[in-house]
Amino acid sequence: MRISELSRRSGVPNATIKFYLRKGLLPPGRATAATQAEYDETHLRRLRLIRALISVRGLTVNATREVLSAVSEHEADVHQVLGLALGAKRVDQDGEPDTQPGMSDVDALVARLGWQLSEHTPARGVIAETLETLRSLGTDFSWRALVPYAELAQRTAVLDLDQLKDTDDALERAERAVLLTVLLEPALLALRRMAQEHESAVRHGAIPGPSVPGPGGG
Amino acid sequence: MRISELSRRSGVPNATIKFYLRKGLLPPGRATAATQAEYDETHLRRLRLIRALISVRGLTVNATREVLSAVSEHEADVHQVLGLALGAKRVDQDGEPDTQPGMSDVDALVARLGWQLSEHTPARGVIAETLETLRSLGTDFSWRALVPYAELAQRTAVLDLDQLKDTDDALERAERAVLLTVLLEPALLALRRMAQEHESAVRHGAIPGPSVPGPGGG
DNA sequence: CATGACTGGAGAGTGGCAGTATCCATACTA
DNA sequence: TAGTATGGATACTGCCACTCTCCAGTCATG
Repeated sequence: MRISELSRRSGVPNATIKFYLRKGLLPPGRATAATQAEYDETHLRRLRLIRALISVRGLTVNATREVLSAVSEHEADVHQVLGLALGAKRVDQDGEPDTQPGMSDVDALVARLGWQLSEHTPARGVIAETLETLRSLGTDFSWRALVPYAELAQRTAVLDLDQLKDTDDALERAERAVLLTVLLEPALLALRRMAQEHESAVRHGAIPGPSVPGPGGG
Repeated sequence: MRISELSRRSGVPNATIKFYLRKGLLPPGRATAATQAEYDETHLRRLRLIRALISVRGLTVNATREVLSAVSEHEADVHQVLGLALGAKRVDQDGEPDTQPGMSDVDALVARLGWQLSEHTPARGVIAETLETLRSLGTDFSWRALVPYAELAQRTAVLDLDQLKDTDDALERAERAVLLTVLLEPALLALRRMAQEHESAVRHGAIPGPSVPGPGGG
């Protein structure tokens, strides 16, 4: 398949495909001549994934490339892929991330939860920054308030990994991990907002209904 | 307080404050003359909130304005504020949102959960879009798979609303709702990623540890 | 009243980024 | 051999979050 067919089948304009090739989002096709290359189904699938990450999730091109290169390089180690820089957070160039204010709170939180994480997971910085911002805004929100949220996040992670169980192929598994981790993020936040609206209405007395389904937690 | 002091106390450049005033993010000060206005502590607090929403959460200026105007207009009705267009999703101009593909799945999901929501909550569209994207990518992910996620989201919402219980002042309450809803979003996603990494390591056999804390769910 | 610093407001300019358009030498295709 | 398509490079567009510049009006001081 050449670039025009790739464009036709994906709905992505020719020029945009070239742009993604240039940016390293899409691996180059198998060159058959100086100005000719052959693309296959994996390119098509990759291209659709790129569009989803960029337009649905709203990732930047750079963040998308990092995610995808992680998928390609660590196909087998899904648990390595999952902790990646998926938030498109800007980095504070060459500064020790450990010196970031609020990071000790994150360490305390992680220790309390008993989580074993790689030291340089960018997610740590995100949490530190959030806590610091909340503090600067004058709230009394501390890392302890995050503990119950973290336990719910852990159950969410259990659901996530359960979704991966029935996939054997390494590449497919890694791609599915990305889909479930990254693409589901806006949906999960939307679910939270809807649940807030419902729960708020319930507490307001307007609507009868159980506050929390299932056992425990409440 | 005049604009320079506002700038000094918030750390936001003079020109940027003017920009926010022009864009309607920051309400104008009390005019004392044709070229003179007086700002107070609420402006300072609002300004810090704006910076947090834009730089920490990554909202666009327009999305931030919508959130803030909602806070101002519905100070008392927190449950109205919570369901808002916080995701900075682009809208498909003048199209009936009900005609969006996948929306019937969202209706089924909401019905299954027993949630009572306003009809035009933008969160519905986000979920529909996500489901549609996952379908177009060839996964077998249906709305039923979202049910357990939604139940966890509901517990998260319970935590969120609990955080608001001890606040009486309407404006403070609405602002706190925004903080917890919007500003916490990146942190919650980060918690999920960290939990995924931990859970994946546990399942991989590398680390001993309980899969899920607390009762139920597992 | 004169002078200079400051103010609010408006328009233009900047830099970054995603995507698009144009060229060009080359390569298939009729 | 003429016409179309390709890959690659470069330049351009449009959007957006600022940021700069200018201006008349205002205030503080002498």
